[in-house]
Amino acid sequence: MTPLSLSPRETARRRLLDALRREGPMARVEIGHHLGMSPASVSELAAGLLDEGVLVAEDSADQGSGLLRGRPKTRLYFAETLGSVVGVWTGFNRIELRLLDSAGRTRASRHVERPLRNLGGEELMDVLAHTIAAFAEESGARDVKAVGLACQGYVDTRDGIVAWSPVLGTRDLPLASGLSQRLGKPVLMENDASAMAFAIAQRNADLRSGRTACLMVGDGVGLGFLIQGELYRGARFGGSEFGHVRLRRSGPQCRCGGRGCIEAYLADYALHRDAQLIDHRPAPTLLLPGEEAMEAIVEQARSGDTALLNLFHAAGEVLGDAVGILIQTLEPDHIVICGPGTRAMDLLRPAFEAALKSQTIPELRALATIHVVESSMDLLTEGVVMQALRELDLDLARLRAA
Amino acid sequence: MTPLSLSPRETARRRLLDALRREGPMARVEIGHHLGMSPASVSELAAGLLDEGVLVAEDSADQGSGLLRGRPKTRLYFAETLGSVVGVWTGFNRIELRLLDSAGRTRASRHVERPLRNLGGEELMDVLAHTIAAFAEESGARDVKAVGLACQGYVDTRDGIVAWSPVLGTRDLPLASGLSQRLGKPVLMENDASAMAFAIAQRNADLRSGRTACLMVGDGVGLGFLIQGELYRGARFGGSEFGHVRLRRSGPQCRCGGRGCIEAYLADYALHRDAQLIDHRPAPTLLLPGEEAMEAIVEQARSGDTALLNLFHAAGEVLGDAVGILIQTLEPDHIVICGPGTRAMDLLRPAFEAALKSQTIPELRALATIHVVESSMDLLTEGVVMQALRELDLDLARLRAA
DNA sequence: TTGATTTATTCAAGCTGTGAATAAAGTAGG
DNA sequence: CCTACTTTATTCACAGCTTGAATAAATCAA
Repeated sequence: MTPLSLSPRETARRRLLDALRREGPMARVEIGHHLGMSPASVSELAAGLLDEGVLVAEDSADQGSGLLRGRPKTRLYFAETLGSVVGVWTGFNRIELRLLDSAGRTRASRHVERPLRNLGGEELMDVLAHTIAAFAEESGARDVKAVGLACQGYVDTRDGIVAWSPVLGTRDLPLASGLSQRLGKPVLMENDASAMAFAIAQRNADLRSGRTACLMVGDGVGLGFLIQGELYRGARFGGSEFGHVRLRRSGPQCRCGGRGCIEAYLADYALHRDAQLIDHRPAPTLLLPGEEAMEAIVEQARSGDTALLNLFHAAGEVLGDAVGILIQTLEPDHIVICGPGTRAMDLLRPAFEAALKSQTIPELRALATIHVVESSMDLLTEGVVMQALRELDLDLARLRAA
Repeated sequence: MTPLSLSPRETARRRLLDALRREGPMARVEIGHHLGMSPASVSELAAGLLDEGVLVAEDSADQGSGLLRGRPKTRLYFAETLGSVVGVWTGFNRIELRLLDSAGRTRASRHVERPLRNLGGEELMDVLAHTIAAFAEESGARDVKAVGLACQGYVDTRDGIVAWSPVLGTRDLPLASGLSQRLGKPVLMENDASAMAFAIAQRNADLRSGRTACLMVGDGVGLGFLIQGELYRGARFGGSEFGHVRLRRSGPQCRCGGRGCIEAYLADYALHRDAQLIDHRPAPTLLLPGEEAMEAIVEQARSGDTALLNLFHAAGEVLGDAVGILIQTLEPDHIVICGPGTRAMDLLRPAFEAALKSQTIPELRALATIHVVESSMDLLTEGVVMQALRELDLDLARLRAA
């Protein structure tokens, strides 16, 4: 779906629409300032977009706050008629749904508790298609133009195939085409950490310059890597399942079948499992703990439970090693630690910082500023929709051109 | 030195000169075919370069091998008058020197055995300047336009500062400016693994497409990463000292002061040290073993020495883990293992492949083709000169433009 | 109503790259 | 030796994109 390289026009167009989605309605001059474009260029681009019906000019009414001299600005924004996109995140036993309009504004969202792990490929696609259709229906959205779908695992973003995912029982599942058939709409896929990284960078201009490595800790551990605000694409898959890098030769069991993966220390399921073991309760199945259960563990640790503190210490150390590897390999300008796992950052931090320090020389460590962003999974659905919207923008332009 | 982004013209110019350096003299049509450029563009570009005196047209004499119909080609190539560049690699107790003309052809090369580790910054720069000047002198090169210098460690390519290097006793040494003052010529620096990666990619077109991670194993372990044939640049330093990623919590001692780094298993000094320990000889100082010593160890292992085989087994395992991390993080299209360390690839391979397999899922592993390139350190000096030449090309163009 | 002020558009010009026509420089063959 | 043919190189007009400057537009202030 994504073309190899964009024409200058397409790039400029994309920059303009991206800016509008991030900043809200803007007048042409403002866009020019924002993007460092000449007024002539903005005018030209805007004329095209207005012509195509992508943008509309705002009524020059009540914007009067400030100087009222000179010709008033006419702000541009997305046409309401462009339709909307549903963003979906599939977790272990939970589906997160969100409806956004073409401007990127949330119109509705909800989540569904539903175990997905034991479904076959066809069943899963049926369930997803049904859930998505029902959500669109109940949200009164009759103008859904596409679906953006994010999940853990190795996601081939071009073909919409999930090569492997801890969430799925099946390998090499053509999820996008299957859903697309069922829903009659294009379905665009993304690795979940990549989607999260993109969404976070949309909200922080700093993170859109240079290189940003975004480590998402939650149900698993994923990595989204951005260069100049654009997602780095590897040979085939989008984001990396960085959580399955094996850091300890003989560490705890991981969902992937291996041992000592980063995930096996840091992910919710791992912390929960190990906490249960301490309490001599029977080892739980691989069902993911809910947020309350995780909060309870964190609280217990904060109140001084030594055995639990040791767990977080080990996890923090692994996090430090992981960030150390990222710094040594990618030398990013920014490192973001995000996802539900940041809830315990206070507990992780001492060991995290000690491990990071022992891995990297100060000159190297000084390069990357480390941001801890408390982000829940619903930001993620925003990210995947944003990416989908950009693809639709392109398609629209090409359709007109042809 | 390197500008943030190149103008279209500069890009085209660079592509043309790169192609000529790689492929040798070519006629305009051939260049056009090679680069997918229209004859009109090539003509225009070439006219400029001929005008500036960068290129000259070959005498249309003795090229007659093949069809002789039609207007004969006039091949273009670099003017002899453009001068030459010295490429230098500084190792632990060895300096590798090479003189190349502006076409990238080697005119002279030699190496000097000289311990460098215990010199202070000023002393080191004196020694290097003297060695380089003497080499240029003895090679009869009176037209040296610049020096390219590669070494291990964290090299700030923009400012020519070595933040840390196992080779140097000093931190944050402004090596480029120091040498530049002494020699009266511009000095361009590069991390040694990056230089090697670039040189190898110049010789293999495959490696110039997509993403190529190049792991150099020798005195240490370094990583050069290429995207579409261009060196990936992190926030500050060029290549990464990937060898100092700590893979084992309590592994053998590393030169960096840490334990369990990749280097501490794979680098020549590590293998040599551990081999000595087996033989109950006193642990050697950090002097690097020569090629003969390393060959001897490898031969002894090949003949069935179990203790030595175990060393190579452990090293191979670490190599597999390292490549696994690279695949999981960068998802490259190509992985190159190069440097003197490949001499023992047969011994490393079984453990290497087993470790790699246990780290990565087959879908992921299938993406990256693994190339083992037997390359000695003198290829490296070629790489650093190539990069320096490209910078000079740009400077030349800008000089004329101004 | 006029002038000041800010926003938007238009226009000519520059830079880059291309296809098509044209020129150039030879060989092949009579 | 001349003509036809073939391949290489250049020229030229044009298209795509961006820009600075001039111009037009839309409002408020006086």
